[in-house]
Amino acid sequence: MQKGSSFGLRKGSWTEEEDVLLRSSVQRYGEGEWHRVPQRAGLNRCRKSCRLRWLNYLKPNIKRGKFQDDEVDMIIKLHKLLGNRWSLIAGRLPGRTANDVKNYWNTHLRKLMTGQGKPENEKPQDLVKVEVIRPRPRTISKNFSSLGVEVYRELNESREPRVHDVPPNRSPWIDDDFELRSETTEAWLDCWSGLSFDAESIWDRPV
DNA sequence: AATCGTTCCAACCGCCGGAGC
DNA sequence: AGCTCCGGCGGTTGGAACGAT
Repeated sequence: MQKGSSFGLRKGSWTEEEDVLLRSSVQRYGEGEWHRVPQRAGLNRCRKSCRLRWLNYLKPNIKRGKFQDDEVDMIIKLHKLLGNRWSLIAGRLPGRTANDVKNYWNTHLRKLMTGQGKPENEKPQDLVKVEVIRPRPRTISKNFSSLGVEVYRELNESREPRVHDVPPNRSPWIDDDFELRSETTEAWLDCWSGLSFDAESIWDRPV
């Protein structure tokens, strides 16, 4: 997928040589400071391109190849719950990237789940209507820990639990980023009860 | 073997929120 | 308050690979 370059920066497919340079740079300096990476690595690429290449392809432990049945099941269930929050879904699939999940959904599951090509009476009826609130924080705020407890306390004092109810002392990821509301509590509970993994374990995502 | 249509997926793009000034 | 920079996200693109005819 070779494309032209703008302002002298290379675009398109990465070469093996570029991969080696990027990998060694990240191994030496660590992840982050992506604006410095092109210079450090001696790459004629923009910071975004470097970051994407690392996260989607070069990062260790990335799982490649066909999605297993349990992974597909997880994607379907989590998509039902989260919508197109690919990074969150990928966070529950070890070794899979958000790009992988998104691509898999778009090529394999979207038509399936939206019932395209099926008779009306065979279209899925059990999709939970989820309101995904945007925008959402992507970094953890400094005063997060107290905020999370406050939110939890507030929610527990209300009569109607919401999807983003959060137990205290859970990970910032779920506290800060899990901004969803389902139509009803029942829909939310149905969603979790249908999952094939221990729903409680989702709170233990490493930060 | 050649052509055409479809699928796959790596990479780009535009946008957003947070942080710092 | 407003601006800029940065990291990060989801949507989209388009070339490669594959299958059907």
